[in-house]
Parts: sequence; C-alpha cells; structure tokens
Amino acid sequence: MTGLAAELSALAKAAFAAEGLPEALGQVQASDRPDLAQFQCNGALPAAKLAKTNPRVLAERIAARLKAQAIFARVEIAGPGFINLDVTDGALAERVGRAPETGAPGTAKTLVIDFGGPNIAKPMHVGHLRSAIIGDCLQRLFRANGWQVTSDVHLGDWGLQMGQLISEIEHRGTAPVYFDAAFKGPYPEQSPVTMEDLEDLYPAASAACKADPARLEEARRATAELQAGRPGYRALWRHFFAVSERGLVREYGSLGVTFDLWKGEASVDPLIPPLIHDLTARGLAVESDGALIVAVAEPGDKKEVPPLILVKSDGAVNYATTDLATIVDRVAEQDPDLILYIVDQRQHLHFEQVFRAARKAGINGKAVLEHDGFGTMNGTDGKPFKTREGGVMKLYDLIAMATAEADKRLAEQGLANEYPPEERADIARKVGIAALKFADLSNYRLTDYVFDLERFTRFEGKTGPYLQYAAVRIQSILRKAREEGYMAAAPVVRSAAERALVLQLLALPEAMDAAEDKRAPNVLCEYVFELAQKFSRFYAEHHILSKSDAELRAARIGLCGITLATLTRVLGLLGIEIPARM
RNA sequence: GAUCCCGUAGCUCAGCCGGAUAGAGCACCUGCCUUCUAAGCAGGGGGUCGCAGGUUCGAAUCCUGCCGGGGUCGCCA
Repeated sequence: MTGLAAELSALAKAAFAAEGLPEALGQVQASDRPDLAQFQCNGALPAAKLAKTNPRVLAERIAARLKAQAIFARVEIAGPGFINLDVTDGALAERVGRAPETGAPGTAKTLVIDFGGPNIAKPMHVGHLRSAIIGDCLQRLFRANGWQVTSDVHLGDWGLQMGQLISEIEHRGTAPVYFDAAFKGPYPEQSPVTMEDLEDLYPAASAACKADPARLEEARRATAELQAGRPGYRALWRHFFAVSERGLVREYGSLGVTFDLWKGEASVDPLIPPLIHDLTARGLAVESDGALIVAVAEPGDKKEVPPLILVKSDGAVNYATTDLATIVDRVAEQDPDLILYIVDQRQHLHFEQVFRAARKAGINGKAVLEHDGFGTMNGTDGKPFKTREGGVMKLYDLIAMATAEADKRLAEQGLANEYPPEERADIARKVGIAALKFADLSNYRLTDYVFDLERFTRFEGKTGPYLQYAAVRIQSILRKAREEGYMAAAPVVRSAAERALVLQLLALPEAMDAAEDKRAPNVLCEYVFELAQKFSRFYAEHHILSKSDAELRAARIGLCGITLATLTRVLGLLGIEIPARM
C-alpha cells in the first residue's frame, strides 16, 4: 500500500539521489511536531555525517529541489537540518477523495498463521483469549495487505493430555468396550462422553497424575499406545475430537474468530514416521538417554539451547515432533513464504528449538519461521488472571461477564434502552467483545496487561466501546442526511480541524504497514483512536448538516462518509463489529 | 547459575532500527450543550523515562554494569 507519506518519500528520495546522496535518507514521515509541520524528513542529518559537511547546507539543497514540486505548500529548514513539509489543501482533498488502495494482489506472498491452539477436551479459558484475538487481527491485517493467508487453529490433540483422559475413562469403567483388546469392532457411533463430561474428566485426570506417579505412568503408556494406533484408543480419540470441535467452533464463533483449517497435532501423525526415519537416516536424530533427539545448539549461542526431543524414551512423541511434522505438512500444502506462530511468549524456547531443527533438516522450504509471542493477562492484583475462587476462568464465562458489563454501561449511558430486546442484547454482545478485544490489542503484544473490565467497557476514553459509539454517531448523521435528501460530494480542506482529520485518514497505509512489519495490532489501535479524536474535533467545530450552504454541507457529508469507511475498515481489522445504532 | 522480556505522569499504557518542547487514556482543575446522540471539545496542573557509566553534535531509544518484577532452561503444552 502506498499512502501520502510514501508519495512524499518518493519525491524526497529523488532529491537525495539527485544530490548524490543515499536515496534511503529521503524517508518522509508524519511530523513529530504537528504544530510546526505536517511532515518531516530528517535525512539531511545522517547525510551530513556521511559526507562530513554541514547538515543545514545539505538540507537547503534538498529543500530547493522539493520546492519545485507543486504538492508542497511549504518547505522549510528547522533546527540543525530538519526539513519540514506541508502539503497543499488541494492535494490533501484530492487524495482523500480517491478510493483507498488495497494490497497488491499480483505480488501476493503466502502466509500460514498458526494461532488459537486450544486443547481438545479442555475448556477454553482466558489463556486462549490473547492468541485468538491477536492471531485473528493479524490474519485480517495480512489479508488486507495483500497476502495469501491460511490460518490454522492447530489443536492440541495428540499429547499426554489424551492419554490422561483415556486412562481416566478406563479407571471409571464407563466405557469398557474401548479397552477390551479382544474386541473386534465396530465401536459405537455414539460418544461415551459429552462436552460436560470432558470438562470434568480432564481436571480429575490431571490431578490424579499429579498425585500418583503410577497414574502418570499409565497416562504416558496410553499416550504411546494411542499414537501407535491401538484401535480402541483411536476410536475414543475420534469421539473426543468430534465432541470438542463442536464446542470450539461455537466459542471461537462467539468471538468472531474463524480459521481456514482445523488441523491439529494428530492430523500430521502419518507424517511422523517418515520424518523420524529421514532424520535418523541422515544422522540428524540420535539416541540419547533412551530418547531420540536432534541437537540444535549453535556455536554462537549465548544461552544453553537444549536438544529437541523427537521421540521420548517411552516411545511417544510430544509437541516438538508434531510441530516439526506440521512444517512438513504446510510446506507440502501451502508452500508459504512465512509461517507465524501466535503463541504465548513462554513457549519461545520451544519454537527456537523447532525452527532450528527445521532449518537444520531443510524441511521448511522457502518459509521464514517466526514466533510472535505475547504476554499474560493479569488481574488487577498484577498476578495472572483468576476467578474469585482462584480457579481458571472459562472463556465462555469471561465473554458472558463482558456482555453483562456492557449491558450495564449501556443502561448507565441511556443508550439503546428503547430498542427491541434482541437488538439490545446484540448490541451488548458486540460492545462486550469490542471492549475485550480493544483492551487486549491496544497493549503491545509482548507486555503483560491488567484485565479490568470496568475500565475496558467504559464509553469514555481509549476503549472499544468509545470507538464503536464514534462510528455509530457518524452512521446516525449520514442516515439523517439521507432522510433529508442531502447529497455527498468530494471533501474540501479549509479549517485546521478538517486538515488534521484528512491527514489522519491519509496515514492509514503507513499504519497498516507498520502494524504488519511489527506484527503489532496496537499500532492499528493507536491509529483508529486518533482518527476518532480528530473526527470529534471536526464534529465539535463544524456543523455538518447545514441548512443554508448545500456545497459546504455536501463536502462535509463526504468527509463523514470517508471517515466512517476508514473507521469501519480499521475496526474490522481489529475484529470489532459496529452496531447499526446504539 | 544462565538466558529472555519488562521497569516512562497518581493509575493503566504508547513511544524504543537515536533527532526538535517525552505522548495518550483515566483521575484532578477551568471554560463550552435552546441545532447533527456532551461519545465529547478547548485549555491547565502533573514525569530524575529504575540507577550508574559509555558511544554520539544529539540517548526514553544503542552498549556495559547494577537494582527491582516476571518468564524460561531435555523427555507437559
């Protein structure tokens, strides 16, 4: 995407090149000092360093060339050699009136994005929230920026927790047929467990294994047998999978999060034996303490990097192995340029090991492998977020809480109370989700953040609900304009408030590029909040639906329309829906 | 012990591939609703950017050391 800053950069780069200076120094950005200028170029300072001359002299030469360009209303040198730039109002108005450019489909790169990572049989909890929200935002952003994107939920469905569940069921004796080695099948079509059963089974199994080493041993053996293909266990596993998937689709659905693929660790099971064979044959995988490992330490390492464990000493594989096999699968299926893993930062070392092993074995094709971690969500006490009872809060309950809080806020604000109950409930749901998402995304990905629902759901300040309301207000103005039969026209730029709003609208491509480069949704949050603020100022200073001046009115309606479209677009990238009215 | 992340206004956080007076939201103070939903708008007070060195014309930003908080460090995910 190319925006106004990119357009100005091209002009400045040409000027630098014409002066025999490095073109890259012509980078133009929105000014740090909006009181002094709209845009700035700092390139004369490093250029002077290189050429060992006076930066102001160089800046003068660049400025002289830029002054010849009609787009600039003002070109000035300030301080040690900053080049300050203002664009003409005509140029601003002309560009903001154009349809926004979207991506560059011809040069589409391919991305596989791995996020979500819920475990089968375990209810989704707050720990899954960040991966879902951040991952979903990034998949939307990369698509908008022209990438060919495939998202994969990558279920946790092949590890020890499966063995734990299986052995727990064996102990309870509720489904003996699956454990009868003499049974020849077919196994029942009806699942022996419901979603509720699973939610009860897993904590019990987990606790039993923690308390009793013998039970843990059983679970390990069951895991290994499942992976080795024992029919009864596989049949049981298929039931777990089917029951869980229904629940997971519903939960992600309630967040507005979707995936192209519902693959998981188990889906690459057939790829594991050949992978192990290949790595062993090439001497990359070696036996150590009864396990099969791949050494991934590298000479320049500052830290100790433990080897990747390909096959455990009990014969089972763990998620390092399935992650490697998943790379093989993705290279075969999508052959991506990039694979992003949106997973808790605490797993960083794990991914470092997997990536090194993949590169060492050359199985990653042309794909760059990148782990983009995130911090934890803490309670107001600064410790990881828990329920009042100290347990893990289920995602379902969290969403219900947010919706209830949103409903309370609507009531306090006197909003939506005369609407039909279904619409009112739908608005509360959208506002609740927006509160959760915006709060999460507006913090920098890697930092931990404090979960404070009371603060997140406020209609005042930097919140999701505030932004939704801002958009709804513009929708309301435009609706009224339609009712009055008022026409929209291309915007004009005359006042400071209009100028600031238009500059912000034109800065969208830079925000989207920066967010992509840094894989940082908070850049988009910052952008959209500033956009809403600049609209507010415009709105406060100018009456839009003027009765007397049709031309002015049409231009302002036009500007409202473009602002709404941009607001809607960016909130859409954040996964936030805008109610029709509030 | 090693390594990674974090430490910025009373609170919650941006900014961090060096650049002009360090920003936002909340809270606090002063103005502004007989016109499009007062969601706010205009303005004000409030900061040794954890500490100490270093590099640089210039450091919140880069380097080194230290202090404080959190994570991770071979058969869980």
